[in-house]
Amino acid sequence: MGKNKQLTSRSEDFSAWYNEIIFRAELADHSPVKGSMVIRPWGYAIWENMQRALDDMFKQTGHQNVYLPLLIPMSFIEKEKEHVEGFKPELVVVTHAGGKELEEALVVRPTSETVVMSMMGKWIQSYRDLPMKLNQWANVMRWELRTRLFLRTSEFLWQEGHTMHANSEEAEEHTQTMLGVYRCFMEDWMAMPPVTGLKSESEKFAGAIKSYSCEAMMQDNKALQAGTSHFLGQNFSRQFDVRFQSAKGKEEYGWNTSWGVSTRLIGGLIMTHGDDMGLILPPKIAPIQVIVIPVKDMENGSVLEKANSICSQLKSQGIRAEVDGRDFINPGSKFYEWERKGVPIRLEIGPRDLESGQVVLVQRIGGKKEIIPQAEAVATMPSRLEQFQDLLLEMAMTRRENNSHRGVTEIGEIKEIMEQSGGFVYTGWSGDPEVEQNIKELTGATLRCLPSEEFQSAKIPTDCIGGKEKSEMEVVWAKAY
RNA sequence: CGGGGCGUGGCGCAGUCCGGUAGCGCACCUGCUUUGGGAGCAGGGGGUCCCCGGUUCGAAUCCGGGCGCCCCGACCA
Repeated sequence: MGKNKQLTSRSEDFSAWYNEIIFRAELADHSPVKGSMVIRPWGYAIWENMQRALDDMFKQTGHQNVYLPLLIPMSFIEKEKEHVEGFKPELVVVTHAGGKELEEALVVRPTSETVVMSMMGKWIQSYRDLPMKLNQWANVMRWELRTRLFLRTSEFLWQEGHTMHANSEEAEEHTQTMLGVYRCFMEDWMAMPPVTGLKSESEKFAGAIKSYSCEAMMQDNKALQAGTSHFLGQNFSRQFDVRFQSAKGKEEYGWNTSWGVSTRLIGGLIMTHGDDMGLILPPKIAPIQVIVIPVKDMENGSVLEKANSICSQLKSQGIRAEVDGRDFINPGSKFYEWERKGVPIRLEIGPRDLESGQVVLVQRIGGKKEIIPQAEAVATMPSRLEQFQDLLLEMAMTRRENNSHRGVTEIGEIKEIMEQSGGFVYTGWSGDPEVEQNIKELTGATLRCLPSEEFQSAKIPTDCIGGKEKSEMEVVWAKAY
């Protein structure tokens, strides 16, 4: 039991713990190019499960997938004024190709609003073509000075949805719908319950009228912006001339939305559920839900045979189960390895169990060994996985609420909370950006969002946290990733 | 981009002050014994000591220059 085999604990150094988990659970690795990452099979399998669930949800809400190109003419990015200003510092620009300097520089997409708009302009003529609801799964690139695996890399994977609507109300409503989709996905699949809400002017997407976000609380009580949904109004359609003829025969500009979640969610997953042993995966997105480990399979292979048979019974119930039949490492090593990788449930089967028809079942949370009949283990597995999923959500929800401070009225109190435990602080706000800036400087916390109705406090302070004006709305403050 | 630290087998490090044939732990390979919480023994493979130049009989070590990475701050999903 060498000390070097253990992870740094979360309490000792949360950020070292995070980095180690990524390497030790074989989620990702650094690439030769600074700031980009290689996602390894275990990490990518998690992403694929997330993609599948999200993609289904997008299809159910009427979207179709497309693929837009990696390279965008510089002039496109420059068309929308705020959009350029927001993205300019992070652009990677291609100036040469085929051994020659290009006449017009190309930008490696930081996001695809501009291209999709230029295409929609071609495809849309009448209100009958609307709404047009597209999505793409792609990589994007935003040059970052300071990077962290999954949380902030120069290149990352995401999905970006782009929709065009015939009127403002419908587009706004769709922005909210997709925010809701994200929230459901995070709660139901990732067991990572966010607080949703509207972004302040200073925090919104470059080029948006309104941005909404999902803010999840990590175990160090910092906020992770885990998904965003934007109402873009007619900003882009005016610049890219996306017009349609209305039912009344009038020519109008379209109203559009965009929304995205990225591989950053995997970082969120780690920091939401991981413990000092390693990753803990919600069953719904775990690449392997049940790992079956044969123990003391020395003589005739009968233990392995039984393990395989139990595994295939689990599989026939739709459970993602695997047998770890490697004969060159000890069972103990396997236990640690699969725990590190976050597999929810482990079954151990040895000669004793062969005799008795039983099996040892261990859950990733709690870790207590249960000895139960094999048939029971198989039969109860689906409900055990469901319970595991529910437990994770409940734990995350409880943690979020326990570290939310409502009704705070003094900046000093925010500062104190940030210096000690951290967490989400709810206060009143007049809407004055100076107060926002001031609090950021004094406390290190940023304005995460104006919480959606159901996250709002029963009693909202009547005065702005800045102390001078009346409060116009409730806002959430937190240190953020 | 500002402040700090570090570059030595795959990974983590010692060696650098005080120059003398490159070492440890983990990992890896072979064999035997093991296997219900990170196995033991025996044998074995693997290093342009970040790069370039200089000093020296001799440089991982000293000097000069360059490059890269990490951490902390300002900007960001």
